[in-house]
Amino acid sequence: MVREAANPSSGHPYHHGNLREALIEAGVELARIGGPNAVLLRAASRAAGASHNAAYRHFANQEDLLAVVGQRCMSQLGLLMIERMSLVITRGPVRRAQARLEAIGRAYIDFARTEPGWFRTAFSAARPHPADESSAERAHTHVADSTHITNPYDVLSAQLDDLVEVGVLPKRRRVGAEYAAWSAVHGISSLVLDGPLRELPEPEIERAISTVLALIARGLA
Amino acid sequence: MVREAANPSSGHPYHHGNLREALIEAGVELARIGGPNAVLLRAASRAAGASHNAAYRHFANQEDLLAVVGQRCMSQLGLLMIERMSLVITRGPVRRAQARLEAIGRAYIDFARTEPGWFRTAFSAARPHPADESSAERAHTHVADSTHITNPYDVLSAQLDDLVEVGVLPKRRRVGAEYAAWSAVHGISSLVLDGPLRELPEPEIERAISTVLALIARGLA
DNA sequence: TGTACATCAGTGAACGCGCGTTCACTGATGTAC
DNA sequence: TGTACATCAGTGAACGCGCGTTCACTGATGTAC
Repeated sequence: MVREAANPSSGHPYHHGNLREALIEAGVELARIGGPNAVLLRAASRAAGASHNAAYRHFANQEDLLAVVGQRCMSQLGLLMIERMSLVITRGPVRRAQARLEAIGRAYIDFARTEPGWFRTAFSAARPHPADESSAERAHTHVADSTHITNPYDVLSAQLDDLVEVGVLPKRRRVGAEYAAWSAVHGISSLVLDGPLRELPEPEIERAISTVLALIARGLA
Repeated sequence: MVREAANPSSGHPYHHGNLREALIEAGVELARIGGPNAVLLRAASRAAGASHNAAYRHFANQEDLLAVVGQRCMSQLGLLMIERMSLVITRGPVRRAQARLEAIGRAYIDFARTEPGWFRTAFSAARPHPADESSAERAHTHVADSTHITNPYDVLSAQLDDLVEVGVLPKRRRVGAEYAAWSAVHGISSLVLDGPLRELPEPEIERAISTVLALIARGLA
């Protein structure tokens, strides 16, 4: 899919090669710094080195770009959750499953705090899943599939299944457990970021986080 | 403080009388419909029937107005919590205290769902408490104190104290209990509004809400 | 009680900005023959 | 292997919009005398 420049002598070729992906990546960077309000067609085009209306070849409008960028941000969150979870090597299946759930929760909160722009953008898109077509498109080329979307929900869900399997979470409580766990973790993240907890000194914030994670653990067991 | 028009014959007098309050109220209405991004100086001035830069007599800039409007939105939330709580007349101090906590939680979630613009605005202000001075100012006039700010945190806090008093919530768990309860309720609200739960059918959303409230009750007891 | 004057809440015009979006156009690509 | 042509990804200029903010100004108010 990546086309080579036909005229490599000039600064850049007339055809970008993969402008859609470049626009998305520029949008992700804009989101990182300025949140959803910063994901603008003109700004993204500028950053991608294209004229501002070339973007209309790839996105219907600004909202469309934002939706895809938001999806990528969500995926970033999912990736961090997976990474942190897989770092947990606690011995014993029960304790490991518990530790992994906590690691997932902490990853979520850390993501919100270290990447507030991404976090806000992930939860800002008016419409959620316009299904990034280029993902399927790329699947049968040999390009690394950088557009695969990792869904945080799936990561949490799998871990809760694990908790049932090792006998920590009673089967009858499995239904809806995602909502409860996710809500608590999402809530503390938002409140620390944009709510009244923002002003608290760091140790107190840390204590609030621990309290919430303990509530989840106790509530599920 | 409310000045009478010196020239009541013309449509409106040169001096508005209470433009600051009118601008805030216009801002609150804009927030209700369009969220924080809709709270604009020009739009608020227009709605208040004043020229767009009269606003600069009362607010340093747009962010300043938004901060005050956000505070009012937060207060609306607090008021609904109080109202719903006081409607609970369950018999028996223990069961009543529990029912009231749940009523507060449901009020919070209902507020987010029925007034999403206000909810988002309440949690959007970059700076939180620029202390609406007019509140103190009005205290010694005989005007109804419409500018008093009801803090949701205080409402929740008082109810948790009540739970300790009746013996439901162990004293050692009282510290930080606000964070846990608030996070869970705020989280489910946000997720239903802007997150992946938005797409769920109503009965499933209702079940998710119940699950979260049950988690809180179980986690605190 | 009357008057000069400081104060300040308003006005209207203007500037500059950056955006989304549309238009007519052009350069490069790939394919049918 | 060469060539005409359809396709389509890009370009640059332009339009219209609404915003925040500043400027010089004016009308009303209240107070010192």
